[in-house]
Order: sequence, then C-alpha cells, then structure tokens
Amino acid sequence: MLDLKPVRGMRDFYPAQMRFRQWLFDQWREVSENFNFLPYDAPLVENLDLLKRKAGEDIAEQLYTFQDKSGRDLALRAEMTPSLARMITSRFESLSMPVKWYTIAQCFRYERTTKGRKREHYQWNVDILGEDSVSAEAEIILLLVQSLKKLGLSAEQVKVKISSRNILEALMNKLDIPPEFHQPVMMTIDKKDKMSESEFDQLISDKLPRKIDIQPIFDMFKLGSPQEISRFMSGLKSSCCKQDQLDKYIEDLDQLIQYLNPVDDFIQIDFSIVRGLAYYTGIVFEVYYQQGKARAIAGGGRYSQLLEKIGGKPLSGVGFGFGDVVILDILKETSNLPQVHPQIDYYIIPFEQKNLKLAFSLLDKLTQQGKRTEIDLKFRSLRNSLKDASRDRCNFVIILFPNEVAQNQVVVKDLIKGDERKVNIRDL
RNA sequence: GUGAGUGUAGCUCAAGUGGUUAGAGCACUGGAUUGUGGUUCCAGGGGUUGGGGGUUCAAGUCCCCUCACUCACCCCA
Repeated sequence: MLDLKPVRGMRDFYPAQMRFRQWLFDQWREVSENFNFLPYDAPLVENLDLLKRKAGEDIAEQLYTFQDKSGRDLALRAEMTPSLARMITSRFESLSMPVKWYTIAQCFRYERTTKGRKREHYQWNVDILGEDSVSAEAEIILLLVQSLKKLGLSAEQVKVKISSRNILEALMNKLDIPPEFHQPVMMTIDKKDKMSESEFDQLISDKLPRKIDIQPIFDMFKLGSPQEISRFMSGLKSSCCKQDQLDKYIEDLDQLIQYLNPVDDFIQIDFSIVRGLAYYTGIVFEVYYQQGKARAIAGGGRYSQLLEKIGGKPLSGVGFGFGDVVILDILKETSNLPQVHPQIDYYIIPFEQKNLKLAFSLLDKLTQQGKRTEIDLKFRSLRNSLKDASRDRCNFVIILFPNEVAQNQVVVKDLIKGDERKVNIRDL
C-alpha cells in the first residue's frame, strides 16, 4: 500500500483550504497591483551555482539539490531573490529604473519542520530596484502595512519593526569593535529575544577579541526615534571617524519615519532587528505578530551588492518576503479568515433523463454568460436535489419539468426569496 | 541534528489496572410514495486503531523498530 500522506513538510490543499490560500493571494496581488508593481515569475529550478553564490556554500545543505540527466547541478529555489537578481541582470540594459516587481512563488527548503515552518511555502515578494533613496523603503513598507490592514490585522496585533544596519555598524565602530566582528555580533543581536541580558552579554563578549563595554548596544535597543538616536550617538565619546556618514544614516531613518507617517501606528524603531540574511546592507525591517508568542510574519530590507555578486552591474534594491504559512496560522487563530464560499448562480435540475440534452445546452449557454452553474446529474427525488442546491448556496434553480419543457419553458426558482416563475428557454 | 510528547472514521473526540463483532457527534450517501429546499425523522457506507515486529490464551491498551505530527533546542524563509 502506498503512503497517501504528502511527503514530509509538504502540504496538500483540499478545496476547503485552497479557498483561503487563494483569498490570501488575491489580497497580496491586489495590494501589489494598486501600487503598480508588475508581476513576474521564474522557474522553480535554478542552477545550484546561482543559489549558492548569493547565500554562501553552507546553504546548499538546506537546498533540495539534484542532478538532471545531463549531469547539471540544479536546485529548487529556497527564495525568489536570486532568480530576481538573475532576471534583472540579464535584461539590465532595457529596463527603466526603478523596477517595481512582485511575485508569489513557491519555495523549497530542506530542513526540520516546526510550527510555521514547512519544507515548502509560498512567499510573496515585492521589490524595488534602482532607487537608492529611502523613498524606496517608504513605498515598500507602506505597501506592506496596507497588506496587513487588508488582511484584517490591526496596529495592536502587528508591528513593523525597523532598524538600520548602517547605524548599528556605526555604533560598533564607535565601540572599537573591529569590522570583521560586526557580522557575528549582528547575528547574535538577531537572537537576543531568546535569552536574558546577561546571557546575551556573555555571548557577545565571547565573540569579541578583547574586553569591550557593550552596554551601549543594550541602550540602543531602547531608542525609539531618530532624534534619540542622534543624541545618543553624539553622546558617545567618539574615537572614530565618519561622523558625516553617520549623520546621513540617521537622516535617512528620520526621513523614512516621516514618510511613513500615514501608517505610524504600525511602525516601531527597534535596533534588535538585524535579519538573518547576510546580504542586507541598510534599512532592515520585520513584521511581528504581537499577541501571545511573538512571531515574525514578514521581513525585508535594503540590499546593495546582490546583483554584483552574480556578475551584474551595481544596483541597489529594497524588498520583502511574506510567507503564507505563518500568516494563515495567525488569521485562523484570530478568525480573520473570511467565510468564502463560492456563490453558485444557477443549479440545473434536468428532472428526467430525456431532458439532459436541453440541460446541457442551458449549461453551455449560462456558463458562457459567466454564470457559475451546477448541473445535477443524479436523478433523485426533487426534494433531495433542492436540498443540495440550498446546501451549496445557490441563488436560482432551473427545473426542467416535462409540462413546461413541452411549452419551451422552464421553471426558475429563486432560492433566497422562495418564489418561482416560468421562463421561456430562449430568454435565459 | 538533539530531547520530550502525540498518533483511534474525512474532522473533533470516547473506549477503568490488556478481555466479545472499537463507539458518538459533525460530514458524506440514500430515503420519508421520485412537481418543491433550508428545520426534522429514518437508514446506510466508511477503521487491518499510522506502519512493521514482539510479549500474551487474548493488544487500540504493554515492549521494540519505523513513519508522521506537535513542542523545546539548533537553524533559518
């Protein structure tokens, strides 16, 4: 006997669940289109080299990799950004900047499954490429917040936490943390929610070459506005450099916050957000669900060197990824999933075998008119047919009674009002 | 990858310390004299109790293996 379950970490979508997924995708698409982002797609299968080059060799362990029959090393995409970078790079000359694209892509990742993490998921990706100013961040985050609202989530339930890797780097410079330790420290910051302050302190100290007072990093996490950051930074006795650049980063953040004024109740500055991926270079952000156990439902940021890494021209981008698994879990918990039943317009009951020819011609006619039409093929008692029609939320039932058919008429019954009338067949 | 827990019908769950043909609700199918639905009533199908092995006169129940799921760690989308 074959195992009927989907393979580990993969999901079946029966119509009952597919409705919700489709609804979610519709919301995503609608927001994207309203902001005039254009849809794109790429193959599920990419060259292993492309995916490795972007993410580093070790990621290969988490990819579904295989060789095709000609011995090419291939992999299922784990995210969309490498494919996007590839597409942009190969048409670079003919694209007018900025490029604003979106996609909903199924991605695969070979790793342990947990709640909210499968080996396969759909990820909504929205990106702006070729715009260096924080206007790009502003538009992306505005769009993101609008999608959250559209899904029925409130500012109390979700927050977009915004941080700047540039400012964090500047802080580390001011603390005399050597550049080669910036990355490990940031990775540790990413995990700070999972430990106490002293554990965190210990973990960071372990990574550093010598004893450095990292208290300012903690202080930084408490800052909530660009003004506080500015004051905080200039308060540090600067043994280091490039004050004007730091000013620029703070200015950027300040501007972004101002641009996001229409959705400011959803926005929070939080420097403990750094994002796991190594390729982010500037502003980064994450959407957090705040109730119960906090969960990240989307995240993104500025990436400046990604295209160069795959051999393209320097081109800076901002984008985010938003997966379907966690959000569907949350919307289910909060009862935010709409009761989306397909509304059937017509339900044809042939009543007698010999009316089937007529029934099918009516089916053809109505469906061509764009009406959702069900034809009852079971020939049971009328009462049972009507019962089904009601259960399936049908508006009108067309019954082919012999007497009426003989006069080229059918009975059209309004299931909502309960009344019925005779209609000439050619008038349908 | 490590540790813990769970696995009984499509779904939610029952079946004292092992003891007859494993039950219920919902869902599904059919019917209440095929020309009238949403409520109601009646009937029915559906399980090798996740899979395999073992102990026993007897296993859903105890033991081992395996698979899947859940939680924590790890890691990240």
